[in-house]
Amino acid sequence: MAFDATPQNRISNECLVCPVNQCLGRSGGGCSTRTGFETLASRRAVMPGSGALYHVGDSLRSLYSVRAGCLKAYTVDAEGNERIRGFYLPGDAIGLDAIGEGRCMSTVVAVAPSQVCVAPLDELKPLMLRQPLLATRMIEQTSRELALALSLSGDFTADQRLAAFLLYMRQRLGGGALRLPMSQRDIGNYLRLATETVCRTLKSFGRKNWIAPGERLIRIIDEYALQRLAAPVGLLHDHTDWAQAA
Amino acid sequence: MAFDATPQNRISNECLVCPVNQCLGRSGGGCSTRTGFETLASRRAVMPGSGALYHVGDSLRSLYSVRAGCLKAYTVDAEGNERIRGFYLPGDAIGLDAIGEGRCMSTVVAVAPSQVCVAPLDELKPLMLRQPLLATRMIEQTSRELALALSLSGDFTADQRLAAFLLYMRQRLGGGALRLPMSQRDIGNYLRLATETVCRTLKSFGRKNWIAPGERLIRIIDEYALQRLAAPVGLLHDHTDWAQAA
DNA sequence: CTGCCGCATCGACCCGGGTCAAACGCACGA
DNA sequence: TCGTGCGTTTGACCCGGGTCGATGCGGCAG
Repeated sequence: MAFDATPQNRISNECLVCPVNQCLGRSGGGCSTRTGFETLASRRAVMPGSGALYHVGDSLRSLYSVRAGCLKAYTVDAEGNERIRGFYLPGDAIGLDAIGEGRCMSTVVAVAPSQVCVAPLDELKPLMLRQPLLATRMIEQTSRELALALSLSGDFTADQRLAAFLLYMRQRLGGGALRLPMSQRDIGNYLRLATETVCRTLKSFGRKNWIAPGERLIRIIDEYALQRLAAPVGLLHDHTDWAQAA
Repeated sequence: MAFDATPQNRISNECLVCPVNQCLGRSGGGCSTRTGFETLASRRAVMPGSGALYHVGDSLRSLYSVRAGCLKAYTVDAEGNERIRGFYLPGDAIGLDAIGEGRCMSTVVAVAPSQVCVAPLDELKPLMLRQPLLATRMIEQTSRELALALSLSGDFTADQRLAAFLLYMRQRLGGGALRLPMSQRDIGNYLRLATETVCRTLKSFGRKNWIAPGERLIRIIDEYALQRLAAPVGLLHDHTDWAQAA
């Protein structure tokens, strides 16, 4: 189970729970490199089909940081329907939305072979008190996640949602061709579209020559057309670093 | 411009930027009571129709905490359509979703006569470094806002959305009869429903004898029916305090 | 009082996208 | 090699709720 560093399955150099590592730049060696965080963050592999990182309703024990792969957070309503609340990509922190309530708001499983760093709250909390930078980064992450959720919560057409999603994934995953880690079913569930609609819309994009679709491997041809369509969603912005501005 | 402390227009005892005040319990006197925060948080009145607290795209200068009234955050798309991203009620912090980007993600105006505390970032940031509790509370607030946005981002029917909204507003505003601070137009915009649909649905609730609707003054009769309807949205949870669990 | 304006209300119509059913393609294990 | 199963694709149908237009209803200024 080795991970190569291709754009489609890269190992993130950014790790919320390894802020020192982050600040020092890419050491490449992982979380525990003479920073004093050795006991804090341990590595863990998560596979699709194997168990969940945590379940909805669990009391929050740890925060996680994605280093490779892709995970999804979902809830199950009374009728048994799954509802995907978000995807986590390399660099994302997992569990932030649980901090307000103290309980996990969703179940998190991998949709692709993934690696995460685990930061037990028992150790994270006292560390936060000594390391204000960590707290700042956590607020930033939560804030970004909030902005993302707010953007996608609008009532946009299937076209707009999907265009915004493709551009977002491309920005996050980088590289030329876009290999989506999750199924169209999951995409539709996340974007509140039927699987059929996702499929039809992708086909329609292809017919307009905006993308060249394989099933999960998508090459974006006319990025500008997608951007024009997705503009109302307002998902993409430049990154500024709040902590460094301080 | 005096504020009475009725449930419909109460002054919140909780203030994000006055954490010491919050921890000591209700001192009632406002933000600046011998806590060392006198210079940090100043009070400010905001009225509907008068200017905005901040505009979308502004660089973030201050965080705000609502003490009374109601404000809304909105963006305007290319076609000039307003899109309400959230309401802020007493106890809420304003500006958290801007921290990730460093720029305001929305324009914020009052929809009812309101009072806010203003916490300039210049003073808030260094304070965060000395006051870890403040950082923790900010994460909690952001996290709660995130959970709210995620809950409402599902694809629910008009019935479900409105029921969840009524119950949420009632929980937040407290008291017996519910006086909604915002117009039905704003509610519809926020919930992604046409104004007509909001109106029709409220009427339908009234016909089923679940609520007794005046235009903005609503008495909830059959709370259980609403809860049953709104259950899938999963908006209401008990509050646990992450900081105190540490 | 009267006109105006913004909000709420009501009815008629229509469309985007959900639902259902069926077929297809591919990966994987026996 | 053949199933078996999951994900994708396609077509036909339908409905919740958006849209449009008109009317009602205070609140406020002149």
